[in-house]
Amino acid sequence: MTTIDDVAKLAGVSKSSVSRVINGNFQYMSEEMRGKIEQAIKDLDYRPNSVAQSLKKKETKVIGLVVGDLNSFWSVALRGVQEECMRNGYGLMVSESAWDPERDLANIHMMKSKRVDGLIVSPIRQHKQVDDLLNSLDIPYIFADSTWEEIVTDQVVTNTIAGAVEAVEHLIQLGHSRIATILFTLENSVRKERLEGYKRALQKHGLPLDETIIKICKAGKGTGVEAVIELLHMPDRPTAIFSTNMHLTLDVLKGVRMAGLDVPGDISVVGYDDSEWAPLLDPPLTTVAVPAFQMGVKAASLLIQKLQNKKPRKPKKIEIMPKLMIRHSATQLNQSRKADELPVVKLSDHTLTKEKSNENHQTGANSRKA
Amino acid sequence: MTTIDDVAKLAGVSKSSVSRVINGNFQYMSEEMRGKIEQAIKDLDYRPNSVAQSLKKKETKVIGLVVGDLNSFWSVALRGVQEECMRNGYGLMVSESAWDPERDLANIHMMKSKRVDGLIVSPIRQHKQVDDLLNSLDIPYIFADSTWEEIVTDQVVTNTIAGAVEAVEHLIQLGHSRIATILFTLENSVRKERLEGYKRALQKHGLPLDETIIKICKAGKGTGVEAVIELLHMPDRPTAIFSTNMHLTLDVLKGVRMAGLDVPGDISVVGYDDSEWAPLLDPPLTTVAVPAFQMGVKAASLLIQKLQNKKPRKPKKIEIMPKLMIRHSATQLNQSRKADELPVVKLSDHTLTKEKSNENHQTGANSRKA
DNA sequence: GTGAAAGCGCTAACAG
DNA sequence: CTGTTAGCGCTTTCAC
Repeated sequence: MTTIDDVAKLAGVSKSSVSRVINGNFQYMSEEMRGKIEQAIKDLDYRPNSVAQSLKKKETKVIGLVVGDLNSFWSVALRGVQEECMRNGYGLMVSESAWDPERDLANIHMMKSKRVDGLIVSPIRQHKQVDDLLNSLDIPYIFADSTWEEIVTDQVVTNTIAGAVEAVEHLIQLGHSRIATILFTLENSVRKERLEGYKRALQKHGLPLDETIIKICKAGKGTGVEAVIELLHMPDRPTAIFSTNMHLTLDVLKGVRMAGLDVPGDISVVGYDDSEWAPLLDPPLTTVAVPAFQMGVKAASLLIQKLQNKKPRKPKKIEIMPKLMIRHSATQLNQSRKADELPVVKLSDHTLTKEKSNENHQTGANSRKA
Repeated sequence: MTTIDDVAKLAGVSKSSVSRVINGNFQYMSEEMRGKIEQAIKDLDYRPNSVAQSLKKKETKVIGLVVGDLNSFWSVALRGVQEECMRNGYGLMVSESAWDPERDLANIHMMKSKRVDGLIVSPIRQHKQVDDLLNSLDIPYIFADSTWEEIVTDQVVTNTIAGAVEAVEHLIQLGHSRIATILFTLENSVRKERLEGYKRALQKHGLPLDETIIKICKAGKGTGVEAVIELLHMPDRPTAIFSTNMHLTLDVLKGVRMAGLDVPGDISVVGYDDSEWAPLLDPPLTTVAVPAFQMGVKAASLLIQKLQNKKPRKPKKIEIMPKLMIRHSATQLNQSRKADELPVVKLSDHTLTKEKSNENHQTGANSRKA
């Protein structure tokens, strides 16, 4: 592998001079020498060994990403991180902790030992040891899409409440006033915030809050279907549903169909979370998209900015706004229909099919070249 | 940042000895010295600077992944790669080329300059310069999930044909003999192979090949819906459909519904590609899963094995077998129903809804903590 | 303007 | 068994 000495030899100069042109320090260099060196570099197709550079300069030009769960959200965010890193001449090291704080620790140590210049972390949940380690680190780091208490460093998060408000307001603007919502049990802040957004939107528009049309189900197959069917059997049936995640949304669509009703004809649906498939559903889903890619870009650029400003500023918190993707599952409330009798809910006999599939085989989405 | 000298000083020994314990070379070391050193290391919480180690040892313990398109398939595969790297003490650098061969080149150069020990590459299409660069590289590399001609290095691929055969055979075993298939235009080998598998399965079971029930549609919204409806209007309507990708499968489901028929009651459907949502569809989709995670693991372990065997073996090609996920969209052909008149296809008036949504906003799937 | 020399933190002969 | 020494490939004073 060709080294700086080879270049120096070929060009007939010292390696200091070669180093100067590599690093763009030719303010006081003769045109001639610069030309010779550049030629030699080209001839040898020389590329500096960045390990040696790093050792000397004490910076690696590599950013580390330590994420608790490399799920579909982070997979997309990762692309944003990577793109921004590349744009700025940084490499990206990736590690996943698979929900295990021990592995968070191990990964952070690994990143430190590899001397990454900065760290983007997104642990799955707060953990004292991880916290301590991070604080004892002499490497700049930021949090991304995480929800810890008392974070003392920069972070980028998405404004979940705003996304929920936007979803519900969209329904309100379409003329709906009796809007149900459906959630998984409120075990984490994201879920709570989606409910909070729902409430705020209603309040903002002077709509009453009716606890009977807030359905909270256990996470699991088909629980959403049951909830929807209950909703559809209510005497004063809601005309719209705000479904707070993709899993539930698919249940909602299924439940409505089982009841012999139509989305959006009989009931409008707005979901939360977007995916490649959302536009292909029947009907194409109106849903809140969390801009994962953009979040990744922001996280990387925030960190890089931090790496370049030596003087510490006060921790910054960047909020990414979700975006409502308006497709076809929510429409203007049909006034005439409202006056009429509501369509009758008819339940077929195969009502609540039980699922019993064996999904313990790790594969994953696959949209490749096909 | 604490160095090996600090440890040596604290333990009152030379740094060579410290280096020995770091590297586990204490065959000829007194227990006492070893103890002292290990204590000092613990006291200082010393971790070797792997940049310095790399410079000296000429190996970085980092693997580079250069992928053309970090889509949902690779996102999952990435997790497999990362996991296997971690298990073996390797770090992982990731870069994406976003369909641009120029960026493949740049990324490979970057990886080389960072001195990764080995490379997993998956360029989007064959490209002479990339090929040359790879061959001129003095870094071991393997191909993963790529389909180049004349590859002279190890590779891991999925057996697409076998997956398609399995899907169609499943239908045959359920008693179906008139099985249609639906594909996007045969622009790449993956698509061709899925068709090939379909043909082979029919042939193997002595079933006739009827070109009229092989529907090839342009990629795009709703093209699959039209194709299915044509299929359903045929006098000798097929009793099952092998749909060759997720996009088409959603169209198929929609088309059948629009025709007033039921999956799987009136027609069985087997798809290709699995996703988080496939089990949640209505009905839960029987489909071929490409084990992306497993592929990532295999790729990494193949490469690592290669890194550790210095003596070159002849290039190896590992095939990953797709797995049929049996859920509820394909069932036993109902003999009695077959004897009856086929259910009538009724088309509602909102037949082929035109899509006109604005999907140019990059977001992505999001299944996070909600 | 340019080169010589020191050294980043570590490993690996080679002595002792 | 343990320490001394010579680099790995590069950057960066500091002389010339």
